[in-house]
This record gives sequence, structure tokens and C-alpha cells, in this order.
Amino acid sequence: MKHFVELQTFLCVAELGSFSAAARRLGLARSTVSMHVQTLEAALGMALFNRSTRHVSLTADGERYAERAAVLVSGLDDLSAEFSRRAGRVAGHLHVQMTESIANTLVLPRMAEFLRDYPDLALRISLSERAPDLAAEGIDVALRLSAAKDSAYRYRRFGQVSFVMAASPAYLARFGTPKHPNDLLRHRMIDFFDADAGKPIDYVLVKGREKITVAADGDLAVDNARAGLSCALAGVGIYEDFDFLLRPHLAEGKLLRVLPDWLRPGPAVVALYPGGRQSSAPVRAFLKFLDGVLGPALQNRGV
Amino acid sequence: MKHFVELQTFLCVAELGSFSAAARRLGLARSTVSMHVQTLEAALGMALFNRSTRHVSLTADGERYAERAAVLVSGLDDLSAEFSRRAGRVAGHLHVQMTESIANTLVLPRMAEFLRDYPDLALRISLSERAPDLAAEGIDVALRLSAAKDSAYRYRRFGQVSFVMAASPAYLARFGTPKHPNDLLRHRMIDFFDADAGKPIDYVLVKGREKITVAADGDLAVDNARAGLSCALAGVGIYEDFDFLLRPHLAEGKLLRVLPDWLRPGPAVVALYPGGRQSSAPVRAFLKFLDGVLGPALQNRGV
DNA sequence: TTCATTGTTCGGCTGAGTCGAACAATTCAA
DNA sequence: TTGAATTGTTCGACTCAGCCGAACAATGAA
Repeated sequence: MKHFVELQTFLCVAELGSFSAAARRLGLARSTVSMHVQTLEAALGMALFNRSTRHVSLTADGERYAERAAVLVSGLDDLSAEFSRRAGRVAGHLHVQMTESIANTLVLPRMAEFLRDYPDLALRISLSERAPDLAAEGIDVALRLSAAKDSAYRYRRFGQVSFVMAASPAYLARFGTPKHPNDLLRHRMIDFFDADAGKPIDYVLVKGREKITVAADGDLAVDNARAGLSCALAGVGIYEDFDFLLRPHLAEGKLLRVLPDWLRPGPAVVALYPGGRQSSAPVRAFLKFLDGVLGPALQNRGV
Repeated sequence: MKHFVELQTFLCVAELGSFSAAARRLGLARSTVSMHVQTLEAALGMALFNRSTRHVSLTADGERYAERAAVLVSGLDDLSAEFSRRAGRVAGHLHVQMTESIANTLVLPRMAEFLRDYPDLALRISLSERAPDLAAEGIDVALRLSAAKDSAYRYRRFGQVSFVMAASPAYLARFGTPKHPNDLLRHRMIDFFDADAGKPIDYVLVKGREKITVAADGDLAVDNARAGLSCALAGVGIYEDFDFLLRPHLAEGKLLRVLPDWLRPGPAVVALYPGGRQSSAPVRAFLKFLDGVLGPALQNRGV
């Protein structure tokens, strides 16, 4: 399909029944309009207009050609107009991915607000711990903790989580409340070990410029946050995890915070999204929503 | 619908899944392909591809856009291909116009050959004495006697008709056969008068360089060829008309030619057709057919 | 690691496509 | 009938939209 410009000119002439009028509407010189039509006629190998110097009328061929071409061209016009119009709207499909813990504690509880604001948006939420290949899986936004920086994606940092320690009131009543990190050595710690590393993770506690490392002895260790939490709630010992995970239980009084002045800085909450020049409106809207949700929930927002 | 070239490039990239491959197929530089896609994305205000530097995949938006645009673009391709293909073929519609006398005597008797040669052609034949406005009435070819030259149309001259004189055998047996134009004064002439002029037309007879004019007395005059012919066949008198009109009756012996050495040169048979740069294949075919039909039938072909 | 390939950016260049004037033909108004 | 205005066409000259090609960073294969 060469000669598309010529085709448009032809259709304009056909509609207006005049080369001059078409030239005016299209903002072209009459000579250009004349040339366009001639080029198209030469390409098709048939006359499209009967020109009698003063009056122009479509050939039988030209009439049929114009009729069918007009449908297709206006179809293209409509298509582009439709997509341009929709470009700014928050509608269509949005596929987001995040870890289960983030979803359950930070995002899903307030997701209703987002859905209410954008009723035309079909939302799909994938929960998975592993880092996704956004392009391959068709994911628009992935929310993760401290994602490895990947230049193929753009990312937005919402703030940093912290590790906090807590234990059940019953445990503390029985074994006492630690006043200083060193006291932890005398407590039953619910350690966490990474399935890959195999070795329990030591405790690092920070207070201002002070930084104390307490070795995890591994007497009791879990590789799953839910398991650790259950133990802590059951009064087995002192458990450290992300603040946002423990917060509900702290609020309900089922757990009490231990060493509240000390904390370990955790990873940042980061949203990854495709790195094109322009993000889609749904993506922009979702990132804005996350700002509103995660901003208050996370300490140490930044950069 | 600006950005049609860009759209084509986009569709090619979408189909091949690669900017480089599209560039090769389209014969463009990779940079051009990249630019085209970017331009289109900017125009639509949305990303069409997820580019991960090594792998390219369509956005959800891009997929829908490509799907719908591909239909329309290939529709245009097919349309143009169809018309180009048909351009050379003698098919479609052909609207010809001619006078009744030419039609009945010269053209229609052999029209079957033309229709047999071009079975895909829908032919429409208008019979009318008046000169048509080809463009206004959608007539492709008009066959006329000595048409006034009109620069808006192209015309082809097929040859010249002559006036000949004839009478029935019965008339000649009773009143004798003229040997010289001057003898006509003593005969019953079936004069012809033009409805406009009102006055019977004098007889002009030519034989080599000799030219004799015989006045029409108007004792018996008709303004209609059929009426004149009927009179002649009925033995009323001597009648002059176009050779091709009288020829069948001469051949059957119902009329005998009078003064066979003398004749009056008549008008040329001319085909008018729209003056565009290129005539349609049906028009060309019909003109060629007329050549074959009128060439032998007319004397004094020329110019 | 090296090597080939991908998509992108940028500067320079050129020819495709535009304009405008001149022209012939025609219509409209006077 | 005459003149003015308008139509579609031709042609020459110009210019800038669009292309290329080189350089670059990122990536995957060997």
C-alpha cells in the first residue's frame, strides 16, 4: 500500500467533487492535488475521474474504489482516534505482581479504594515470591522488596521497611523483657534461616550510630515468616520480622515490641515497571495509588 | 490519519517481533524503524512495545491496535491489488450510446461477437439521436455521425458514409431508370426535410470532379428515415439515404440503386469517449471492436 | 572473557514532494 | 459579446522531511 497520501487526497476530491475545494480543505496547492490523483490513477491503471475542465465526476471504477476505500480509511481514522482518546484514560487491563506478604498486609486491605476510583479497569493480581520477567509474563507493575536493580525496568522506591522484634505478653511475663541487645543472648530467639544460605541470620540492631550484632544460635529456626509468627504468638520466644508484618498483632496487643529503640533497617519497597518512554495511564494511576498507601505505612521514605 | 507509513512499519515489527528483521524486510535502516515506532507511540500516547533491549513484545494496547489495524491495512492492500489487477481486464460495466439507425444496421447485428469475446463485461446500450453529455450521463462511448468537435472528448473517426439513391423495382419498371442526375427532375423524389430547417434538402451528386445539384421540390417529403424507406419500398418514388441504411434492401433486391456512379459524400462515423489520460480497458476493447465492424462497412475510411 | 547482535541517538545529506506562476478552457455576470 | 473569475493542468525551482550510517550501550551466545 504505497500511495496512501494520494488515496486520502483522492477521497477528499471525490467527496467534494472538486480539485480546488479539496486543495483548500487539505491545505495543498491545486497542482499537488492534481498530481496526487494522477499518481493514483497511474498506479491503479485506470481513470478515477471524468474531468471536463469545469466539472469533475467519478468514473464507475472511481465510484466503487472510493466507496470501499473510504470505509477502510475512516476505519483507520476511527481506530487511531479511539486509541488516542483512550490513551489518557485509566481503563483496560492492569496486571500487577507482588509478594504475598506485601499484598496481604499493605496493599490488598486498601485495594477497594483503587478499584472504586477506576471502575473501567480490569485488575489482575499475581502473588509470587520470585522476581518476574515483566515483559515475558505481561506484568505491568511488580511490587517487591529491594529488587535487584535492572536497567531494563524503571523502578520507584516507596520507602524502607524495618525489622522489629516482638514477643507475646505471656512470654515476656515469664522470661522478662530485654532492656539491651545483649540481653537477647539469654532469651529464646526464633531465628530465621534462608533456605538457600542454610545458616540462621544474625541479628543486627541499630540505634542512632550504635550498631550491635547478636549471633543467632539456631536453637529454634524457621524458614518461613508465617511459621515464625505463629511461634511468637504462641509464646515460644522473641521473633524479628518486617514491621508491617508484626504491626497488626502489636496493635491488637497479641505481641509486644521488644527493644523498641532498636531496629534493623530493612530493604526498600520498590515498584518495577516496563521502561518504555511512556507508561500507560493505568500504570501511572496504580503507582500513584501505591504512593498514597505505602507512604504513610513505611518509615524512612526516600529517594 | 497521518502516520500511515509508521503504522505499516509498526505492523511489520509486530509481525516479525523484531526491529532489525522489520528493517531488513522493509529495506529501511534500523534507526528509521525505531523512529517510526516511536512516532506512532507518541501520536497515540501509549506504548505499543515492551522493549527489553534484546527482546521485543507487544503491549496489551499494542496487541489490540495491531490486530485491528492489520485488518484495515490489508483491506487497503487487497483493494488496490484487486483494482490494479482488474485495470487491464475487459470487465465491469460499459455504457455506450448511439443513434438508432447506426445501432440497428451497423453495430447490433454483430454485437454478439463482442459479448462473446468479453463475457465479464456488462454492456448497456442507450439509443438516442441527441448528442449526449458523456460525463453527466456516465456514457463511456458515444457513436455518432459527424459529431461536432468538442475538445473535452477524444474522438475516433471510423470512416465516411455516403448517400445513395434507390427505388423499388416496381417503380423503376413503371417510370424508367434515370441515367443522369438531371433525369431526377422528371421523377417522383421522396425528399427529406430537417425538422429544424423546415425546408427539403436539395440533392447533391458527385462523380469524380463533376458535381450537380438538383433542387428538391418538396412534393413529397419526410422528416424521418423510416418513413422515407417505407415509401421507397412501397414504390412511391426515388429515395436517398445513407448507404448503410439502404444496403440490406439493395442486397435483397427490394430496392435497386439509382445512378450508381453518383453519390453524395456523407458525414463521418465518429466515436466520442472521455478525454482522460487513459481509457478503460472496456472502452479500448469496444473501440477495437468498432474498428473491425465499421472498417469494412464504411467507404472512404480515413484520418 | 570475546564476539555478534539488538534497539537507540544523532548529525549530515539528498531527492521526493511541494509550491507558485503561467496556461487553456470554461462559467457567470454585466 | 465581453470581461472577470475560476477550474484543472503543466512545468521549473526550491526546501526540508526523512533517510542513512556511524557510534553507543546492553545483551546473549560461545
